[in-house]
Amino acid sequence: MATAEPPSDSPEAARAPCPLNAVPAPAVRRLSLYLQQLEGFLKQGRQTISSRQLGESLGYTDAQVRKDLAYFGQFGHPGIGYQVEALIERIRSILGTDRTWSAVVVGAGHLGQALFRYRGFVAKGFELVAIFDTDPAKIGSRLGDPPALEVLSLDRLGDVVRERGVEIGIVTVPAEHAQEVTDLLLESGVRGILNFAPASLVVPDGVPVTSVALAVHLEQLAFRIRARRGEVEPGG
Amino acid sequence: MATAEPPSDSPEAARAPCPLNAVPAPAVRRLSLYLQQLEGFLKQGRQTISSRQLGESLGYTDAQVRKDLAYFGQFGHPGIGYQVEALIERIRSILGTDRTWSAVVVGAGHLGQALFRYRGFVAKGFELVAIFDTDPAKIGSRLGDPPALEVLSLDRLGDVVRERGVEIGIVTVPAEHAQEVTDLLLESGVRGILNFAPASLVVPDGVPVTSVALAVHLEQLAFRIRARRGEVEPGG
DNA sequence: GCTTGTGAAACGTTTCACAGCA
DNA sequence: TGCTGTGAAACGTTTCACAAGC
Repeated sequence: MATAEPPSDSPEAARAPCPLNAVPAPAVRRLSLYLQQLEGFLKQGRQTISSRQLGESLGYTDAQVRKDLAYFGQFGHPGIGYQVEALIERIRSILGTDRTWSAVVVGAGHLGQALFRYRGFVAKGFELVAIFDTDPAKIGSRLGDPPALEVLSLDRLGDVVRERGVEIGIVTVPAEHAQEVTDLLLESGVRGILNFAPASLVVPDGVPVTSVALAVHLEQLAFRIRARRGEVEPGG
Repeated sequence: MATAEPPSDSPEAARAPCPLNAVPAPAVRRLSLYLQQLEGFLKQGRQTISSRQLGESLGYTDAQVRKDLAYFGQFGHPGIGYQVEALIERIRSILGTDRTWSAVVVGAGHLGQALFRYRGFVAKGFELVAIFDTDPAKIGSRLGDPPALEVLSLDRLGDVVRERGVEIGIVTVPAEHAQEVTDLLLESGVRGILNFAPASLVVPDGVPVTSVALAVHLEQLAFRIRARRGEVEPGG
């Protein structure tokens, strides 16, 4: 098992504060949310922002914000706060979205098509370069009014992934096919999986997988609504 | 602020193990995943399952599974494990999805339409009863081939929520309108929000909100792919 | 043999509190 | 005064380890 090890000769950085692997996952998740908020603040014309203001806008403490950012270096100014624009660039560079990532969608059902046609990804650094299906009725049909990209046969997945350097695969097939599609994506050279199927995927050790089970989110809501009302679960 | 308090006269249950509020959020999230796996095991004809087997299928330890379930009572059998069908029913009853919850979708863009037409929610106990938009070009158009439900004007939101007892609102509008739509949903009587807009929502204390920012998930993947490669973040 | 349920230990994350700086 | 960055304390979650039961 090859363990990732950071290069010891960082070219221009004297202070690499800590290896990416040592950063807690919750902190990385919040980093994305900070970025989202900062982009909003920038639109409003804000030039600087304090950890307290940024935290409050998301329901976190100021200390939380500072700790999270400190994992990656120190780019705040005591007495002033953080420069909004510079912090945005720094977070993008930390997340790796200062360049464009290519992704493919497998499964041209309603959800797959909706994701494929969603405009918001490009601004965030993601380009959905192709959508695949196995249904002959869908293959060849064109999606999206101006771009008119064609639904491709799954047979062509490997070619597209290699030719376009695709690193992310988005799975929007029914649960019973999610595993085989995942295997195919990883064989084709994809490095990480975003899974919308209500299924748990088995992947080689260390391969990043994120599952977005929509029903799970609704169940969490239902539970919390009931909990708030004080509805206690009695023994059945 | 009214704090939820459990009724002291649980009708047929002598042992209500612990108030719902005291259960850690991560445990509740896993409960949904256990349910998902158990439904799969049931389809395969499994009658009983051990905490180890259930945990392994999701990448958790056996102790984790037992601890999570123990928050809600004891329904396993030493030496045997858990009865799959009974455990499914128990988890549904804990999550509250042993009955149907009504939800509405606000925002009839690609994502909103895709969610609205997604068949999988009904089996999980959720019925999407209406979809709303403010765009006159969309209002009145019919979605879905057999059911042909109409996109309604947002003006009618309050009526529908009251008439159909809707408890969950799903927000799929652009970020700049997410807050006003949320306010409107809560005024109409909705109890919890599932938010797909890339924005942080402000709601009264205690109102359950779950945000599913798709770009955030992609950013997490990008970070983890880079971290795995050992690409360290140098000082900019 | 196998399994559950659970107190206690280990671990990780968040919050506190304050030195240092503008 | 206001703010950052950070060690230390507080808190919450996960894992361990084992008694009890099938």
